[in-house]
Amino acid sequence: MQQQYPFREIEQQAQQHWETNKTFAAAEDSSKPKYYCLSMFPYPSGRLHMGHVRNYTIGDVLTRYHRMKGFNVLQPMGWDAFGLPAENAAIQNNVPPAKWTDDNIAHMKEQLQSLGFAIDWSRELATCKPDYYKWNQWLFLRMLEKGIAYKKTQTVNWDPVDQTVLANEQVIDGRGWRTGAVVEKREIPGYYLGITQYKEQLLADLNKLPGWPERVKLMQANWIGKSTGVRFAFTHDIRDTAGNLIDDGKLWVFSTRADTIMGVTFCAVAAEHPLATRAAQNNPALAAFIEKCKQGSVMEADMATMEKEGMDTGLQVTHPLTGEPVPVWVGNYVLMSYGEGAVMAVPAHDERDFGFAKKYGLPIKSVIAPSSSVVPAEPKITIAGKEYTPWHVVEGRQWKVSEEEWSDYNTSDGFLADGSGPYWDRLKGMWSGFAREEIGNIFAELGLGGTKVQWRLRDWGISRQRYWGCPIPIIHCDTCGDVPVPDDQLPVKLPEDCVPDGSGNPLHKRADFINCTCPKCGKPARRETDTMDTFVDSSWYYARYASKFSPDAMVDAETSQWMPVDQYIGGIEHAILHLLYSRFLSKVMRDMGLVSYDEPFANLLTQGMVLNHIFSRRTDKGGIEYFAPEEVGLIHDASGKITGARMLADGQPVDFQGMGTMSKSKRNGVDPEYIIENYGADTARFFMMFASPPEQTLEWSDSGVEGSHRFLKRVWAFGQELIKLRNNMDLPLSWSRDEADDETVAFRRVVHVLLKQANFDLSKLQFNTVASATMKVLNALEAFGAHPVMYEQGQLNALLANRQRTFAREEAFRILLAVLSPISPHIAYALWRDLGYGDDILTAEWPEPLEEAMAQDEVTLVIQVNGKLRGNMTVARSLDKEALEKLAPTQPCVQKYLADGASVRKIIVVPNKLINIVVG
RNA sequence: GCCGGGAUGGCGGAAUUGGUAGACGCACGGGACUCAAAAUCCCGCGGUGGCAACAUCGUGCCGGUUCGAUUCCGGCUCCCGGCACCA
Repeated sequence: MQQQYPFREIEQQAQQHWETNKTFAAAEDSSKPKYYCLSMFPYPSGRLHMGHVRNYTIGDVLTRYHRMKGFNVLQPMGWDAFGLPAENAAIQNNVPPAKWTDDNIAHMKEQLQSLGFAIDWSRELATCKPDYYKWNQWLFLRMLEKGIAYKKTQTVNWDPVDQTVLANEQVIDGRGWRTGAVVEKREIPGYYLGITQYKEQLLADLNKLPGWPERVKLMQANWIGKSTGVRFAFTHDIRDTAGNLIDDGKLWVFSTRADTIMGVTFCAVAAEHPLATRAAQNNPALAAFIEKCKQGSVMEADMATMEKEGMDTGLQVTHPLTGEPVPVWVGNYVLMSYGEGAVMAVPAHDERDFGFAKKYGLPIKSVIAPSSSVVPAEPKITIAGKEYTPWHVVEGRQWKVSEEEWSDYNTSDGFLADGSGPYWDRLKGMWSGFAREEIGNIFAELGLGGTKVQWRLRDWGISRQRYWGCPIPIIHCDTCGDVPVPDDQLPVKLPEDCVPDGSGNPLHKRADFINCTCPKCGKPARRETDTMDTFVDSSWYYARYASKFSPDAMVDAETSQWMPVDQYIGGIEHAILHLLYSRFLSKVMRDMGLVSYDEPFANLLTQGMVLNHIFSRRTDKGGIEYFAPEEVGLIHDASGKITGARMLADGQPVDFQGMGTMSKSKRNGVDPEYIIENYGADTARFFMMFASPPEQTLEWSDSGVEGSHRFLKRVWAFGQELIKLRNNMDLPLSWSRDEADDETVAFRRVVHVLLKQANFDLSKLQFNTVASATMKVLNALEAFGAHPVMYEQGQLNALLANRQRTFAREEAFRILLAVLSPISPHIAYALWRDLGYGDDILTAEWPEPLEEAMAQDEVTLVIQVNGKLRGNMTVARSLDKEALEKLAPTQPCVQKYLADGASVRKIIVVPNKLINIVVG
């Protein structure tokens, strides 16, 4: 009868043992090196999803692995508990966000515990609790004192029907999600954090993060966006109605492509620009257009992809280098809040300007010649004291270029080929890069601007017109203005019994919250009702875990013992915002003397998304109806290829839409609880690690889960078999090569080589091949164990060989359990205990491969002829390169190719790998 | 639109970073066991040609570097993540 795999009992027992022994409580043991392993804390949405399971399994594998490697490990868990979904749930179910959030936390904590994660729950925190968010408020006040936090206007999405601010997520195709009204941009006051004050450090310190993925560092660097360009002014004589020059007669612009300045054919200004306002005063059509520009969301993606529109103001400015008049247009793609609120437009050398010019029939003037078309010439020229080889433009239309090479439009650097004005002599024929520098010099000389470093990064607006967040600790007094809440009145507690109804912030209706007295003058005053962006909460929680949750300090001395985080794990979707804000607040806290590290996360792993099949059908009304994968049966052809799908209930076909991220709306989510119930946590964890490398997307597969389960069943059965054998045989105490037969030596080599590879893969965080290594060990064990050497009475050698076989099998199984234990800890715990290897596998030492077991005196080399595989040969490992070069051409598989009088031209030897013979 | 990433059999993926393409698993096909089914076990499994040995093509597409390219370089296509108020 087949041995059952009682995963429910196994998992319960193991979890019981860990709880009773407080196995996961982080110790203050300073004799071991520390390892702080942190996974991004979850938003308590109600139920765990597979993304969580993946994230926390990765963290747990690293936690358990490092414990066994002898580290003092901290793995905490908490809740990113403020945010919009709680308010949406409140609107839907009429439950206060606080209650909804608390219930969700309770349930999700149970789910996490059922997965057997080695979490130190004594450090659990939730950002919606006053003892946590008090320190958000405290830090905000300190930043206010230092001028890092300040107030200014911000642009928000405004729903004109609901009279409320909308999150970007609540804007769908430019309309409010509940009202369907066209969204408008509106300016309202709000608090900002001056992240731009730290831009240089945030950029430079990326170099201090060798343990971060390159792609994340690149994205952050591009987000901060340091670029050099020229800021300069077009001059004009445009006056307001009172007769004063607007902006002192200067239209300022910034460009990273100042080398194209000779090709400017118009300027575009934002709808709110003073010149646009002036022009609209006696131009109703323009006024209407400016009004229209205010429609739409503030999202950058929307701004960048929307139809570019513009209108001529009728005004003209003067080109500062050529003296020619340049028309001024209003463009809906120019933003008042970015740069100068105005841009120079060069249709010939900028894609966006080109499209705009084509649309409105504006002139296109090519001034940059492609690099391939121009020949270099003497003499050298000097720019800013440095000598350069210039590239002179010759022949033809002033430059040597064929008609094919020349086009109306090219955006690459080249040579200045056309221009005019008093400065043209200094620029003519110059390479774009030098020209940008020289044009900066010219503007500096003219007093009209000059070279300027520009950053893309903007300050961080943290005011949210929402209820379920951390209150901003400010009091508005009619006499004293905006007054910070004194420290001894912190925390400003959020009332927890509000139920939002979708129409604005419910705090506005809470007189008990709003009404207060001014800390300065004592007169009646009003409390600020805006709350903080939830990114503030999540930008420092890692430091709070690492402290002892002192009621008197944001972080305490223990923080420095654990920080920085050794390994941070979370979704790639956080690559920019969350990680950048965390880095920023770390530096702010450092400068306040609260912490001593420059960077909070030493190593970062960004895990990929979890995907599943999407099935749908068009409804009669033209909509799309989604079906859960369990409601659908797949249709295969003879080769196993999926050719279609039909719904199990009615047998009718459904559309198979391929793979997509698990989501409620697509109905393709898989409930971790269901998997744990039916297959066990170990199976869920094993599949998660096995199916895909951590950084890549993971495709869910029911049969893949069953395959993982099947493997664990085999492990369990093998363990039971081993236990049974134990009862009839004394264990050999040590390995003796003299006693072992060749098969055993070969088997042992396979196991140790697999272990070596698994250890290497663990160091690379490539857990899928570690999981597969455990499978390979079991395969080898099963193949090896099936045919033991026959023991015949009186044959001592056979008896000894059998003892070595048993030793090798036990050794291999111990290695298997140890390597499996971080991934599927419960089954490893149970078998380790039952086989008498120790009390808890977590306290065992991590296995290392033995060189002596892997040693081999022969090696099989691949033979290639002209780079193509033609055969192989097994030779003594000691053979040197010269011997191999002599031996290889004599092999039959090579001789074949030398038959037609061809000769050996070259031999390439890759030690212990291959020999390539070049024949010609 | 901009920034970043990805693409390898029917499918998920592997290939120790320029050296045997397809490890391991899934699916599928064949067989054993069974009255039968499930479970389990064994065998096969990139395409084409061939009884076979073997030959040949093959890592999204086009081109390049190299004795040798999934890996490096140039140019594309499609998919995914982010774009500052989802978290």
